[in-house]
Amino acid sequence: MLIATWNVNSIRTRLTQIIDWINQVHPDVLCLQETKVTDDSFPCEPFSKLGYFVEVFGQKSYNGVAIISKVKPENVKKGFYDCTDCDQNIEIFQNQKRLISGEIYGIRFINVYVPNGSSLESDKFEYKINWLSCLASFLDEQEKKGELICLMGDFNIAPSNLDIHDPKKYEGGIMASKKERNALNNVLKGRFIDSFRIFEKSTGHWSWWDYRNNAYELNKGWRIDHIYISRELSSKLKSSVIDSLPRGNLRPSDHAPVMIDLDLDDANLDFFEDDDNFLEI
DNA sequence: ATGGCAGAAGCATTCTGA
Repeated sequence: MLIATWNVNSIRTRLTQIIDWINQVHPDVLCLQETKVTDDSFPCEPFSKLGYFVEVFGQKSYNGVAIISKVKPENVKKGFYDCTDCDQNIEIFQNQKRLISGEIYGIRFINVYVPNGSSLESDKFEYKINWLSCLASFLDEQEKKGELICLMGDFNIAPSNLDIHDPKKYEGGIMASKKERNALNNVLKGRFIDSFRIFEKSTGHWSWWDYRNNAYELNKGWRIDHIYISRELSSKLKSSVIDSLPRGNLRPSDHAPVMIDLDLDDANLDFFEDDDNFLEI
């Protein structure tokens, strides 16, 4: 089962590229970030025509997340909820649409667009750290429910210096600071694995290249888009790849799709024997 | 130190991103 995440930087501008990519790859679940449209303006039809369900949580111009799935996600939730132990005021985070989750194949897929943070001195940086703190307590609650989790999206953090093309230049700065890495580790708490690092231990693998300075052609990138899975799912993980080719498209997103192949056994798929859970095409 | 490139809003230019 193919599970993918892609920051598309505007669903409307990238629509034909996304449809082309789906027709080539046929992902089972595709999580999108930076859709940049309100829910009533999201172009659902091109996806439903291909047999996909669409769940959206968007806003005008900025942010916005969506789940595209071959089977209908259950118990879809938008934004943070049940964060009882969170020391943050959750209300602050509700107007930026950065998180949507739903249950598919017995797994809760949590699609996140983590704030960029701008620079370490910025108010936006504090917002980023606080948002990650809230995400940590959100996951604590999910863990209490005993849910299997796939936490994926644009994290705007390079987990280690292996994930930066020029660590000497960028270490300690935005997306590569100790504060951000500590905040990310506090989210993961050792309960998730970075699916990409199960198979690939070396540097030189990027999911984002700046639009500026010919970064893609020079392969000067960062690995900031991630798929984290519950430890209990690690034995199901068959592969993990970054498809950098769409970054070479005309008018591309600055991010590439990241995907994994999960081999789910019959126990996980029992739910889908109920015909009501399939889309009529 | 700064800009560079791209998208949205909206019509000149600003805001945001990473």
